[in-house]
Amino acid sequence: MLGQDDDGCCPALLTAPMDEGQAVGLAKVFKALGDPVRLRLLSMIASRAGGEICVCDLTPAFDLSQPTISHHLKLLKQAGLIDSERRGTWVYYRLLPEMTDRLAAILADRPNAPESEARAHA
Amino acid sequence: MLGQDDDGCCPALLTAPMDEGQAVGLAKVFKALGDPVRLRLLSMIASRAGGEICVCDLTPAFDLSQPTISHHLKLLKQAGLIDSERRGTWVYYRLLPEMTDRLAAILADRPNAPESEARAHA
DNA sequence: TTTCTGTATCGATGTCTGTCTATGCAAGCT
DNA sequence: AGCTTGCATAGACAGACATCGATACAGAAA
Repeated sequence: MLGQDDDGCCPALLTAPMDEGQAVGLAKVFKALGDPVRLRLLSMIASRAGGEICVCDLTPAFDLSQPTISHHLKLLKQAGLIDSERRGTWVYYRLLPEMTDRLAAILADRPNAPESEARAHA
Repeated sequence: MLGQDDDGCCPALLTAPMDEGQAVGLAKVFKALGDPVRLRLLSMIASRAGGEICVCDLTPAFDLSQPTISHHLKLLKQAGLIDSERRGTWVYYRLLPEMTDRLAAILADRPNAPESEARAHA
């Protein structure tokens, strides 16, 4: 979905000029992250112990209507950042770490970057 | 600008619920990345040998007007992703790797992530 | 100074997006 | 069956955004 380069992994963002198609795919994911509400939703989902959280726990955390929250969750899901599963009455959302890992790799892979030690925490 | 946590480095996105202020700041940066044209501009700037590129080399690479390219460059600059310098007639843009490194660290730092080996390339 | 070229800003316009209310659907309960 | 609750979808609307042409500004050259 993001557009693959030769090694079948990730489109190069910072090390080589990106073509239109790759840019469109990658922009979709970043656009999904470009809203404070969706960022907080993703944060609540990812940080939840157990790896998943019920929509019923997400909705009351915001000063927004339930359909609005549902809409944002849909966009995050379409971006490949989260997935959902219905269990009985409730729907649970969980992080898809493959996507965030991929974005991290794309952003860390730049010319002259320290080899495998580009993480700012270190 | 992104909102700092206790260690003075990065807001936690995936390991702890993010507060409103942090989310607003971080969303601004991701929103800047959420457009195919800006992504390609950033890619051309970052991948350029020498670390910088003239606007005069960027503009003709797109099927867009010069003011539109200028506008996108402004947004990338306001997001802290690039910086510019005028030298004579021409203006040169360069990547600010601190910001992309920061985003990479934020996205790589998730619960149960393999220690310092979260890069998808490996 | 005048002119020319490269870049940024301004104002207008069409499209996209975040939000709402109203409604539909799914699942459990009585 | 009917009711109730949790979540998603549909349609509407205001504000934001990408794009354009026109114009202003900066620097070099004549």
